[in-house]
Amino acid sequence: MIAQVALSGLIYAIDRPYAYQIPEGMTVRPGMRVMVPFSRADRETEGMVLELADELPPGAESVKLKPILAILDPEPVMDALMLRLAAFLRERYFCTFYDAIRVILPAGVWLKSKERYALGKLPKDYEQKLKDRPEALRLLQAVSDAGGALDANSLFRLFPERETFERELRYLCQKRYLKAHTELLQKQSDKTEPILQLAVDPEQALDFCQKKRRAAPMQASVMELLATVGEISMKELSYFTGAKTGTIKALQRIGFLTVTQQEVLRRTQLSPLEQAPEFRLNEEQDAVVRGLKRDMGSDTPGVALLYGVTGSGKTAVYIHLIRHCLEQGRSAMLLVPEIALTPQLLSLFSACFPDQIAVLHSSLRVGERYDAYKRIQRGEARVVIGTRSAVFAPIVRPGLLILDEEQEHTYKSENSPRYHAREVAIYRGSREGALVLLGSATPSIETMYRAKQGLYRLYTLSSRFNGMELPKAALVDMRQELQNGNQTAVSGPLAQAIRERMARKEKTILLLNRRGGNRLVMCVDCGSVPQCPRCSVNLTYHMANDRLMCHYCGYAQPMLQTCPSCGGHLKRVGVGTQQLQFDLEQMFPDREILRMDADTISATCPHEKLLSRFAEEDIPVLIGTQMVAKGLNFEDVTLVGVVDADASLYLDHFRASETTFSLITQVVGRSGRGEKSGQALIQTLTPKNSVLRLAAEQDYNAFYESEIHLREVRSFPPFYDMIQIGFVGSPEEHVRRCAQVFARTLWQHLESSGLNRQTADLFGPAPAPIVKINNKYRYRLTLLCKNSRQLRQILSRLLQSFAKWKEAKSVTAFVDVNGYE
DNA sequence: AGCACGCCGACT
DNA sequence: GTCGGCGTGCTC
Repeated sequence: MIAQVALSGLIYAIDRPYAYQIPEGMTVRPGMRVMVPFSRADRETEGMVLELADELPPGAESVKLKPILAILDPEPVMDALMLRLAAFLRERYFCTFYDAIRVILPAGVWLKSKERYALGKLPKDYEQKLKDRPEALRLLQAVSDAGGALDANSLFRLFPERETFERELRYLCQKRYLKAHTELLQKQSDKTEPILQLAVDPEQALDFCQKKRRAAPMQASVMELLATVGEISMKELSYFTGAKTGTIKALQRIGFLTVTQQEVLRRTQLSPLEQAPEFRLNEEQDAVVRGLKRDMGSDTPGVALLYGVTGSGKTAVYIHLIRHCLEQGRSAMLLVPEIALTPQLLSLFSACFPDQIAVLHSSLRVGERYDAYKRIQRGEARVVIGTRSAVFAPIVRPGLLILDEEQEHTYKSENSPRYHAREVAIYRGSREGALVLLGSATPSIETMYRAKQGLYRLYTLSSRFNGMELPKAALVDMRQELQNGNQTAVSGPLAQAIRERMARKEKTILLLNRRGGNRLVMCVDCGSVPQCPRCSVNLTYHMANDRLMCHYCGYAQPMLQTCPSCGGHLKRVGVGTQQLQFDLEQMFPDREILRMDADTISATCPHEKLLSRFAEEDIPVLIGTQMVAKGLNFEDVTLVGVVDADASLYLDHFRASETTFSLITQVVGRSGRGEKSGQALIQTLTPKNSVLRLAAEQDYNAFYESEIHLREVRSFPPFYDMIQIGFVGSPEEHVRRCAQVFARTLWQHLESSGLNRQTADLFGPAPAPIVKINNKYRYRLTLLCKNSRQLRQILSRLLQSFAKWKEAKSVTAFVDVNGYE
């Protein structure tokens, strides 16, 4: 018998099934992982059995098959459907089998490999032979001291100069003085975070600061911070002070602080509502539910779009459909863009479907995730709620796959495999006979187009469930404000409206689609902006720690006092959430202004804490990044402000309008969810812009009509697919050259397969929006063309041969279809 | 001769 | 991606 095996650790160019002989007496089934010898040195490699065959595959008749060495799973970890899904991902997103398998299986099933070194044949005179290699001798000594075998981690703990000893280790293995062996262990699942605690009195700590201010300034500033806060996570500490582990170790050694490992907080403790609310459907909702139930009953249920204005009760429809699905003995899946933003939804669902819910998202601990996975696989949890990767959950007999807010970018993966959860859901739906339901108040242009074409069935909810009117939204002209001499980020009308809410004890949400404080630092004399030394981006000023930081690679340096190129004065420009908070605090000195963005959220202060403070305490204003736009329901919020609507509108991407329209619509919908009606103010420098006007009027249909027209004129999706081929590497000239040659070769292939400039358009090579990240340069080609099987074949072959080009040695290529970057 | 280093190419 | 093979060129 022969097994076709997908191997781990392969590059795309040589990724294909490899045939192995199954030794006598070994029982292997597809979906099991195995160890096999691979390549000239027969190194032990992990693989997944894809299928079994009696005969050698064509083309492999002449080779002598190597045997499978060992079986890693007593039972298959993937069934036939999952293996087929992996093949789909590979074909569709240009990744390797193992990349696909890794995204399908939960982290808990992976095995951790541990390299062990055992003494081999040592000749009598080995000490003489190694007399010029003292490090090698020390390594051998260490291994024999440990009883003849030692694992790599322990070795490197003994010899911290990693590079030297790695080389010596290689040398010893080559000489057969040592034998390397990989050991497989079940992956550990505890995820903890180091927390630093003050181990002395605060006075003692401050005293230490005084004395060491000169000699050890970093230690002093760490102690100063700890003296005030008592304990802090390592992550936060290094953010505020820039301290490295060396400093911490030193302080730990002299007994001034202790480090403990604390478990990272569970993000998704389900706290069900006391009582499951009974959703009585209105006439419109009832008609939609009846239609969708009929669709679910079909053998080929296909895809449906539920287009429902904000507050029209899409959730009620979901709940009725999921209940129906369970009654039919099938399971259901609900995907959401971001789990942290849906605590209310989770409480609701866990009350409606007690003990049936499994939650899957990326910040679950490995063990938790694995447990949820098992509950789903065994059919114990029949309602799965999760983010993007939950689309791979092993649900039993799925009847309904829902993507809520289907237009959200978070459904698209930006790493290989660069899949879109919507596409995967549609694939699974058609294979497993489940209805795919896409829900949104502002559907993506592609989805609405397909619905209008009849490819998806379209269901509409046009009235707000509680009969409330949509909030009134108005644009505020910020040019006028500038002329009036207003330098702050808050316009007169917005300030006035906030003041009115404060007087009425109502609340305000402000959206600012940016992070950080005063964003840029610019020299007033020469106009230059300090840049990251590793990436081609401007450094961002962070007010909280007074440092300049790079958002791409994490580089940080203390704030500069003078311009590095001319010695001139540096000035901070642009507005971020921190600056906005500052401005508002100046404006309303006696009131608290709450800020929610990536910087104020941490393990010790999660989303939920901030949100419940805003809901329960007397805090009149919440400001935040796009997080505040989505899914929050606070009854007494009657005003929403979009501080800088232009920030996302003029991005260099064909989806900029769609994204901005959707964001504004969502945040406007946060206003007036309770008894009182809401208002929204949208600040912009371009009040004539039609996207903003239509967003203010909440007129999706008009926006769709104008946008679909533009898409058609420009051959953008949904009319053509936008396929980007990215090249990353260095030196820059190499990368550009690779892209050029690739483009030329691609055109030849396109033309010889009958595609011409009418049906395919190729642009570039162009530098990516950020040319340099971490000292690697990025160029890309953009192909506008139908994403057909034939096209994918051409691209796949070209990518495989590309890896063999000489000039491509230091360059890697990847393909992204209809991406968001 | 002995070996470090870099490039090539194969991988069932 | 990884490793062995093989050439080059340097040192004892």
